[in-house]
Amino acid sequence: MCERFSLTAELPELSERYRIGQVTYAYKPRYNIAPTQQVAVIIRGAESRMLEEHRWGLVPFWGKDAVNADSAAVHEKPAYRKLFGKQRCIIPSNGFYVWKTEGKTRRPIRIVMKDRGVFAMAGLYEVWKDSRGGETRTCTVMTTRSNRLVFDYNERMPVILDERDVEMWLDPTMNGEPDRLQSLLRPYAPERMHAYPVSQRVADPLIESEECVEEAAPTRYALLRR
DNA sequence: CCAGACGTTGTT
DNA sequence: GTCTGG
DNA sequence: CCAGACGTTGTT
DNA sequence: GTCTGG
Repeated sequence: MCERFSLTAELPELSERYRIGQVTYAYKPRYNIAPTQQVAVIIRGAESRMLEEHRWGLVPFWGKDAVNADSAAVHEKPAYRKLFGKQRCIIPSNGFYVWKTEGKTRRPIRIVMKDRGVFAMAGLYEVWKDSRGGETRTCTVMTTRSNRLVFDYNERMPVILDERDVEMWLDPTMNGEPDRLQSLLRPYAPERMHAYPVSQRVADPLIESEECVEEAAPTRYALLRR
C-alpha cells in the first residue's frame, strides 16, 4: 500500500532524469502528498514524455477513490483492464511514508532509495471529460507485495520501476503485451532502499515542509524493542 | 436475459 | 460504464 | 495513510 | 465506532 509520499526534486532534475519533453502545469516540489491531491504524473505523449498533473485516486462513478491498484489483478479486473492496456503512467517520488505501530501509537517511517534519488512508481491514469469540455485527470499507484525492507511496516508497497522498466511500461507498443507488462510489476530490490523514522507531524496531511523528510530520533518504544 | 458487483488495505 | 454469476 | 467530524428540522 | 477530506 502506498498512501502518502513526497517528490521534493526540483523540475530540472526531474526533467533530466526522465527525459521529459513537455511540462503541462506549474510543477512544485512536495513533501507530504496525500490521496485526492494533485500529483505529478509522467505519460508517454505522441512526441515525447509529458509531465502532467493528475488527481491521486481514480474515481469510478460507482465507487470510492481507488488510490492503489493491485498489480496481480490488474490484467483481469474489468475496471482496470482497459487502463492497463493503454493508460499507463509513472508517478515520480523520492520517498514514501509507511506507518509503524508502536504500542498504541503509529509513527511515520520514510522509505527512500539509498542514493536518495527520485524513483518511478508504476501507475494507471484516466481522463474524464465533462459536458463543458473540461477534463479531470486521475491516477492510481500500482502495488505489489512488500520486499524484506518494507515488510516490517506493511505487507504492500508501490511497484517501483528502474530505468529500463520505465521505458517498457510507457511504451505504447507494449499495449498488447499484458504478460510482458505484468512481469515488470514485482517488488523492488530491498538492498537498494533505506528506511528511517520521521516526525510525527507528517501524520497531519496539511503539514508540507522540509521537516517531513528529516530523520527523527527513534522513540523510546522503538529503543526498548531493539 | 437480468441482477449485482465492480477497488484497496489492515486488523487480530 | 462493463463484467460475472445465475 | 491520518485527522477530524460525526445530529436534526423548517423557514426564507 | 465510521465516514469524509486532504
